Amino acid sequence: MPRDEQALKATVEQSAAVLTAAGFPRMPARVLMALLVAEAGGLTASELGDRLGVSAAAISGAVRYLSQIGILHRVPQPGSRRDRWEFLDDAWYTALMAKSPVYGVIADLGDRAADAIGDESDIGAARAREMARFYRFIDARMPDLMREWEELREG
Amino acid sequence: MPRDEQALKATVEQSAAVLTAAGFPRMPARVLMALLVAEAGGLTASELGDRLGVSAAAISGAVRYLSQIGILHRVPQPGSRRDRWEFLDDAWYTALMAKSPVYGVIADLGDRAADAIGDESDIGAARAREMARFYRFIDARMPDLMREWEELREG
DNA sequence: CGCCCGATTCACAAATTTGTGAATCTTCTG
DNA sequence: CAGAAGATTCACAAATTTGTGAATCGGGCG
Repeated sequence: MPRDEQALKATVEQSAAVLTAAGFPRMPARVLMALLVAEAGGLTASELGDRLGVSAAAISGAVRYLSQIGILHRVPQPGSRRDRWEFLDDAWYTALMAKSPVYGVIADLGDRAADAIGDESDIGAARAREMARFYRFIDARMPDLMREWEELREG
Repeated sequence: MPRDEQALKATVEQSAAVLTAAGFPRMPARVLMALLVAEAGGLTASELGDRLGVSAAAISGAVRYLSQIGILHRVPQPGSRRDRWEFLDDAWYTALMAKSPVYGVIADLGDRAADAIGDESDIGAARAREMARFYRFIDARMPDLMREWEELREG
C-alpha cells in the first residue's frame, strides 16, 4: 500500500488537535506529531515549516519548547547548520505521562489546604487529604506502570 | 487550630492554577477547588460567586461544565431554587484520570497514521504503532489502577 | 394570579495566546 | 575573513479564550 500523504497529514492534524484539547500548546503538538510519522533521521526546521505551512519562527519556538520538556533532541548535521530534530525515541510518552512532577505538587497542595482548614473532622479537610493521598498514590504507581510497559514492549 | 481562611483561599487558587496549567479551563478549576474544601452540603452558586469574586454568569458556566463531565452534581433544595453544588464524592479524581476516553482516541489515531504510511517497515509507521500500543496499554491499565486505589482507600 | 429572587443566556469587552515578518545572530564555505 | 544560508528573537497583529453586565427565563410565595 502506498503512502497516503493526504490521509497522513489529516491524521497528524487530528492527533495534534487531541493533544491541544488536553492542554498541550498548539504548535508544539503539531510539530510533535509531524516528527512522529517522519522518516528516519528526523526533519529539519525548514522541512517542518513546509509540511505544517507555518513560519520558521513558529517552528523555532515549538522545537525549543519540546526539547526543553525532553521530548525531542537536536541532531547536529556535521558540516551544516541545518540541524535535524528527532524523537528521544522511547522517552517521549513516558515523559508525557510520568516525568511531570505535577502529581506530587497537587498532593502537597491538598495537604496544605487541609492544614489551612485546621479541623481534621471537617469534611473539606477530609476531601483535601484524600485528594493528597490519591495523587501521591498515582505519583508512586506511575514509575511501576512505565516499567511494566517497558517489559511488555521488549518482551 | 483555627481555620485560616486566607491560607485556604491562597491554596485554592494555587491548586486551580496547577489544573489550569494542565489544560483545565480556568473558572471550572477554581470552582472545583472551592467546592473541594467547602463545608458539608456544598455551596450555592451565589456563595461560589462571593468566595471567588466573580459574576453569577461565570459560576453558571463553570458548574455546567463540571457537571457535564461528571464531577459535580446539583443538589436541589426542597422549596427553593437556591440549589447547592456538591462533589460526586469519590468519583471526581477517577473521572479526572480515567473516565476520559482520550487514550483510546489517541491510540486509534496512531494506528490510522501507520495505515496512511502504508509501509510497516517505515520508522514513522513503527513509531505510530508504538504510540497506539502505549496508549492502549494505559487505557487498559487505568481501571486496574483505580480499583487498586479503591482497595487502598477502604482497606 | 402576579410579584420577586435567583439562575441562565447572550452580546460584547478585556486579556491571553498564537503565529508572522523583519531584523539580528551564527557558523559554514570559499 | 567576507559572503551567504539558515536559525533565532522581538514587536506587533490576529485569533481565542475568559468573564462581565444586561436581559430573559422560571419557579416559589403571598
